[in-house]
Amino acid sequence: MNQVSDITPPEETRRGRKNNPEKTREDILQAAIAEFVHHGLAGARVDAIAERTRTSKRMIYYYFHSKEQLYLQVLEKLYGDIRNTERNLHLAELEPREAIRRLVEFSFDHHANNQSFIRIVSIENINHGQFVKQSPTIRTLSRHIVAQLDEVLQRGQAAGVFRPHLNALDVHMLISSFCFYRNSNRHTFGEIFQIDLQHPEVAQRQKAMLCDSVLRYLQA
Amino acid sequence: MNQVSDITPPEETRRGRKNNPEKTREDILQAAIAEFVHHGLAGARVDAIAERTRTSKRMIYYYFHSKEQLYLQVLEKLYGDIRNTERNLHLAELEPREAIRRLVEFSFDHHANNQSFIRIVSIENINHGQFVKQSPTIRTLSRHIVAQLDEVLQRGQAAGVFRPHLNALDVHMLISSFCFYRNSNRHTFGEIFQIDLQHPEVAQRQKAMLCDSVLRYLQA
DNA sequence: GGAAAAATGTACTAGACGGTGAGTTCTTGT
DNA sequence: ACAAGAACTCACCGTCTAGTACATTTTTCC
Repeated sequence: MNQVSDITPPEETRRGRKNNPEKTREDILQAAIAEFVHHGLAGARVDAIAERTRTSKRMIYYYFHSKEQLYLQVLEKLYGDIRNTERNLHLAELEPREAIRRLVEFSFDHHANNQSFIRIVSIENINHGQFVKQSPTIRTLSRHIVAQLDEVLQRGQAAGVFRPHLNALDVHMLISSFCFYRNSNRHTFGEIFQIDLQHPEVAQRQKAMLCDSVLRYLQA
Repeated sequence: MNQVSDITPPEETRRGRKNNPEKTREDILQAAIAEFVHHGLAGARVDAIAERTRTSKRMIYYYFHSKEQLYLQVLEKLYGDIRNTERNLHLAELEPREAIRRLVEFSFDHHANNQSFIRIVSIENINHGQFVKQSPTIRTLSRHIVAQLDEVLQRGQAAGVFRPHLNALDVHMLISSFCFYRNSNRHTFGEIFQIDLQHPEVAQRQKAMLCDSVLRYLQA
């Protein structure tokens, strides 16, 4: 008998069409992430997204209806991915100062490892945040980490190691802003000051600085 | 006699054409700033820029040759404006800690008051900084403030009020990142955490926090 | 096995958009 | 006064781009 017709290769090289809605949808979404993250909303081209997929432009509209709705899905996906990994921090188990150190280092690395997230958030702000405003999902997703921080701050205050009158959201911003900016603005900053912010030595030095700066600020 | 024909309004309603190259060029540049800052490079429309001017699209190409070259002029203009106002800080005249406080507060307000600059820099980073790389002007313009900061840090170290081994560029980033982020990301941050970062009370509180955080970090 | 529905392919379109050709009016220098 | 060049107007073009009409194939469900 003919081996070839018996042992057909997984799926792809099979003759004729094979419907696979979930995979097609996911394929499009991943292609869209790449395109939007690289070019922004206005700069992204639906045709270019189509070329990044196994399927056609027609399918993009079949599943996502419009360029803008596709963008919204990309936004929600990237926000969701980021916020979910933030759940495994377990700050409550650590001594307050140790918890802060952990949070700062995590934030620093997390931002560095998620450039797509950084870029989509920048893009969204260029867009005046009009799409985050449309997404109730994103809003609820993001509160978690500030709640965790707040718990640590209160614990530290109760233990007398942190100063009173701290605002968790402000401290969150103090940490996030640095972690975000290093990545979001690395092209202009890097070019102007001729420095490679991705270089491990620079990153290590700046991470330590941020830790220090935050801990000293919180110090009673 | 007819009043209308005697007292002709300044220039605009005068009959016939009136050449005014500098004004036309400046008019276009201002319109371009508004459009690019609002919509980004890819999102900006040359026709929309033309509509914002007294003149026509043809004149945009007459003076600026292409959309991208116009964008580059906008970028250089906004960078130039910002960097020039940074020259009047006179940090060298102040006691080190006072100089830092002055620098932080200035940076904070300066960013808040120059949203166009914030946005064009964000846009440029979305663009992978490809236009800053083309502009030697911008590079040289931006070094000044870090040099000033460096002088203050050295003075503080010599006086024993600041800790050793400080990196001026890192400290500059610590300050700038917060000042920048509060504005660049205010749409997403504001929406997600339901806070108005422009509110004077919030701004005042965060400005004080940043001062404190930086000064405590520098403290010997 | 066959009808209905879901998924996909092909080819196309209307309008937007960056850019220009060619001619006219104004200004400057002599 | 007039030539030459700068500044400006008007109408236009080719291409790109989001989105779609319509036909076809695959899957589901009875």
